[in-house]
Amino acid sequence: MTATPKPKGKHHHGALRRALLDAVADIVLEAGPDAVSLRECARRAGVSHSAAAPHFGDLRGLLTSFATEGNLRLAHAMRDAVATLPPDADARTRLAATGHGYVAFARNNPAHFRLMFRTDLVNMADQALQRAVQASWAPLAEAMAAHVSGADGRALRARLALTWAAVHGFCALRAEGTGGDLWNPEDRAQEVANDLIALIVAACAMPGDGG
Amino acid sequence: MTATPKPKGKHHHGALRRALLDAVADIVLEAGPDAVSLRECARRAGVSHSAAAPHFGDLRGLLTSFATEGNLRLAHAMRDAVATLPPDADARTRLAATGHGYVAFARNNPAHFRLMFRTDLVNMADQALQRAVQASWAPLAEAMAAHVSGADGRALRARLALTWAAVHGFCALRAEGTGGDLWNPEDRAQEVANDLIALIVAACAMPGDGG
DNA sequence: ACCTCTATCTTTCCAACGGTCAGTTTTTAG
DNA sequence: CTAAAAACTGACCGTTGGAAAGATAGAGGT
Repeated sequence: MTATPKPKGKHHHGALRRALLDAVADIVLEAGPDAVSLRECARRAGVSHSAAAPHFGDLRGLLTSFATEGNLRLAHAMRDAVATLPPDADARTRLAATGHGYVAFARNNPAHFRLMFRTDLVNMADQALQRAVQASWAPLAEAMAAHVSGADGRALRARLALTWAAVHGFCALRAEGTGGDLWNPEDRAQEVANDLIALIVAACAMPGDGG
Repeated sequence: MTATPKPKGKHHHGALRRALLDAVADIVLEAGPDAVSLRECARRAGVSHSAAAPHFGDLRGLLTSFATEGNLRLAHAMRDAVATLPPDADARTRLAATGHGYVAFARNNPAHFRLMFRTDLVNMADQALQRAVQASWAPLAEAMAAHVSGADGRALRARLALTWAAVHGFCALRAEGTGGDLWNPEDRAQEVANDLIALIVAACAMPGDGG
């Protein structure tokens, strides 16, 4: 019953779990999320293709663990971004920093990002993944609530949706290579990200629902 | 659906091309984009799994044609949405209508939408697809340019990116089932979509870059 | 009428995939 | 030292995409 994934010297490998997760990332970067195969991961880790079963169950389990890791890193990146701010930073600055943390995560972890939202490859019912997803929502929701503390439920919902959708859409379109020259090359993407977040923060501070 | 517009009674089928594309849509709805297989499509169309080759080449070609169709429908949905406006509608209203057209397309063509942006399943180098993608960009770019005619290149770029990313991100998160209760159930999603677009339109009309 | 050419579709084959199972090896617990 | 548990291997099954070769229908020229 005790899963005990202790890093103690195991059979051959000792760190198969991590090796397989790293193989997933490599393959995603090289050939995209759909090219990830149990056999190729095992091949790169130097084990047989059945060796993943004790750790992850099936391929979906492996990718689910990978996605869970991604969500935790995302939450960490956003919290990190606000942690570097001076402690007396206002809510507006914190919200912007959270958005930048999101973008930074997507840029620094493209493989995780591309797999995290692939509900067709991942088991969303997994408990650990659900907890990680919750953890990745929290920073944005908190920063937004602080930024528009006076708003009612509907206005808050609209602003949360705008921020989340815009930041995620930007990262998704960018990660998938769509968008042509709008956010290419890299320095232009950074400029667009800055302006984008600034626009969002300003829009969220507007009074009404815009009607 | 099977109106068979071209009863050019060929070998057996006569409308294999359309039948296979419809099969793709069905499978995407039933089991997601990754469940689409050449063999299952052929099975549903009543032909052997190799019958698709003359029409689409390989699986990627079939999905690419499907994505092309989706982009054309998207462009049509956005142009349709502004066409229903009174001819003297202002730029702000036209931009909002374009956004609503995007959302409406995603809701009415969930299978196409889920596959269109899957660069790992689709051949983005395909000429017909590239033309269709260009066509799907045009309405948004035009409406935005008219709405912020005074802005410089950078400001225009930021607003285009915001609008595109937010609308796409909203549809993507929604299509993948992410987002929890933020845009569920359906009537709440419609409300959020309305507020979202209103916020975007208002944000794009703001003077500076938000600094 | 006939023949030929081309596009369409079928059949057959192959390598690779995920998953399961029985068995083997290593580690851990008692 | 022994027994149980976990990690891992090798073999097998059914399915997949793609290639190759053969079969069939229709179009066009003579």
